[in-house]
Amino acid sequence: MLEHKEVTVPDPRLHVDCRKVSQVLARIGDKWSVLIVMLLGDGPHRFNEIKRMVGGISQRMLTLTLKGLERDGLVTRTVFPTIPPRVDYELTDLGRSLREPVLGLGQWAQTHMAEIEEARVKFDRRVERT
Amino acid sequence: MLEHKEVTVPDPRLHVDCRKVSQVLARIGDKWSVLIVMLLGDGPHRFNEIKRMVGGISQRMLTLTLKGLERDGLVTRTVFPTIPPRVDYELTDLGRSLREPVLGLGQWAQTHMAEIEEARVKFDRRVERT
DNA sequence: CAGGATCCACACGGATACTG
DNA sequence: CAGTATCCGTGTGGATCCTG
Repeated sequence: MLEHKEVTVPDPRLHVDCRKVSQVLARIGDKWSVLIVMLLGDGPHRFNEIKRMVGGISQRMLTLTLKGLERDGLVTRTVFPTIPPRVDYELTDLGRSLREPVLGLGQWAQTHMAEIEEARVKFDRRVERT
Repeated sequence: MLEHKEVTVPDPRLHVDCRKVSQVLARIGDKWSVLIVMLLGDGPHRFNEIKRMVGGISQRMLTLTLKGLERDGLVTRTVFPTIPPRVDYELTDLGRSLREPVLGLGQWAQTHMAEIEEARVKFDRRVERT
């Protein structure tokens, strides 16, 4: 994983925080996890429901992502032994608690994404002139 | 227990937020970006300084990551035309503004990562019995 | 309906060698 | 010192077909 050499040790607390952030990003930083967690915020949903809500996700990735979230204790999976089968996915308390910091990121994105796009265009133009 | 709240069409604003979150994660959700942003929080640093601070990053990835951060307007790159060359990387205001929501994630990680690990172990044991 | 199984493309990222 | 260039393994994720 991330081994940190203790050369020029900055603020130790900051150091710890960095590693924690990296860890959590390694779990939820993939393409779909956070999106699904946010979409499940309003209550339980079925497999194909989520698939439609997300839009653009393959059922393979939805399966894998949901399994990962369940494994990490962020989501519960409830099977109704009916025909046809029905499976509900719902946030756990842990999963719900994640929504807040993620919304913080969302706020930031909402506010600053335009600046990023602008910086990008400028940068690309500058490089292009070379 | 599972009384089904009517299948609510998700709040459009929330939907927007989800997209925004996905967008921002697509930019900073990689392996190194956030780590570097956090480490640059205490002021400008040179290339190899950052390399040492991060620990375990190849110079290739450091170059690419810094270039990406610069492109997105999160970091400035200042070249001193000396011999040997010296290049300083520093957070922009935009980059600094990102630290807060990221720290929120860090707080969450600090608090809940143990639960995740625990859920993981339990899940793996349960699957193993199959 | 809710997946499992397969195949495959490509982006991500590590290792190494070289340069102004 | 601060990169570039190149090679290459791996993981991530899409597409497709199959099943209880």
